[in-house]
Amino acid sequence: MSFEAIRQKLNDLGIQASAPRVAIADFVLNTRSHPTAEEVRIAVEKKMPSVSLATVYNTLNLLTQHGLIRAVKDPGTEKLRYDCNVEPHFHFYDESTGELTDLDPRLCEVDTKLLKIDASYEIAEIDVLIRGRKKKSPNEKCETR
Amino acid sequence: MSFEAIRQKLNDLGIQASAPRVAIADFVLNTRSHPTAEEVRIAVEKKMPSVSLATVYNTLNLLTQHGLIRAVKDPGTEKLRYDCNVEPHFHFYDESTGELTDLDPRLCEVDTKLLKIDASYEIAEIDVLIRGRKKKSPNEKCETR
DNA sequence: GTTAGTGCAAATCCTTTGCAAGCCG
DNA sequence: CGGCTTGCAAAGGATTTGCACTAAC
Repeated sequence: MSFEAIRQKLNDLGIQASAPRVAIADFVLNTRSHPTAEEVRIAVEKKMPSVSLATVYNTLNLLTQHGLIRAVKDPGTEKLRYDCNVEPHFHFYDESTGELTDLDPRLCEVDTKLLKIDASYEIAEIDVLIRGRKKKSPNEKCETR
Repeated sequence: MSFEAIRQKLNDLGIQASAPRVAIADFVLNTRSHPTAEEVRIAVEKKMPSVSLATVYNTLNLLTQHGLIRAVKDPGTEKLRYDCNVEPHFHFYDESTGELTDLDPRLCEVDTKLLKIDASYEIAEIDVLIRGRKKKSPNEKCETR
C-alpha cells in the first residue's frame, strides 16, 4: 500500500493523517512480519527520528480500532504483535524459533460450519493458534543445513 | 480429587507436598471455573490464611510445568487463568459476560486430521478460542454447571 | 542440620495515561 | 486561535524475583 493510499485511507476513516501516523501505518500495513510496538518504533525511527513509543502504541491502537490491523498476543513473549492481515486466518507459532506466522488458509479446512456447536452459541469469531515446529522439507530450497 | 490423592500425586511427581501447595492444588484441581491466581489465593485463604500471592503463583507454575493444570489467557482481562482440564478441548469466551468456559469436545468436530496442514509442519498443539455469546435456549434449563 | 519452601516487598516489563508543548487547519 | 497530536515521564497492573525466615526431611 502506497504512502498516498495510506493518507487517503486514514482520511476516509476520519483519522488525521499526521506524519507519525502515516509513517507508522506505512510500515505496519506493508509487512507480514507481525511486528511488536517496539519493532515498529525502530523501523519508523529510521525515516523519522524521535517518534515516541507512546505515539506508536496510540497509533497502533487507532488502526486496530478501525479494523486496519489486528493485535495478536505473541505466545512466546506475551507481547502484542500487529498483523495487517485482517481476514480470518490461523496463526502458527514455531516453538523452536519463536516465530509467529500466518497459515495459508487453504491449508486449513476448518470453518464455522465444521464446528458443530449447538444453536445455543452465537459465534462471533474463532481464534486458532497452532503450535509446533516448521520442518525443513527436502524438496524446498533451504540453506541452513 | 481428594486431599490425600493430591498429596500422593504431588509426591509421585517429586513435588514436596507442603501444606500451601496441597491447599492450592486442592482448590484448582477441583474447580471448572478457570480461576485467576488472585481468585485461587482468595479461595485458599479461607482454609489457610496468610498464603502469599507469590506462593500461589509459584505453585500454579509448578503444577502447570508438571502438566496437572493448564494456563489460559483470559481474552477479556488478559490475566492468566488456570484450567484443570488438560485434555485437548476448546474454550468459549462469552463476550457479554466475560465468562470463559470449556466447550464440550463432542460439540466440535475439528481435530488435527481436519487440518490439512502440509507435511512441513509438525504440530504440537492446537489452541482454539471461540468468541461469541451464549444464547439462552428455551428448551434447555440454563445449567448451573 | 541442611535443603527446600514461604512470605513479604520490591522489581520487572509491556502498555497506558497525564500533561505541557507543538502542529494543523 | 482552538483543538487534536505528540513526546516525555510517570503510572499502572499482572507476574516474577531476592532475600531472610521457617518448615520439612
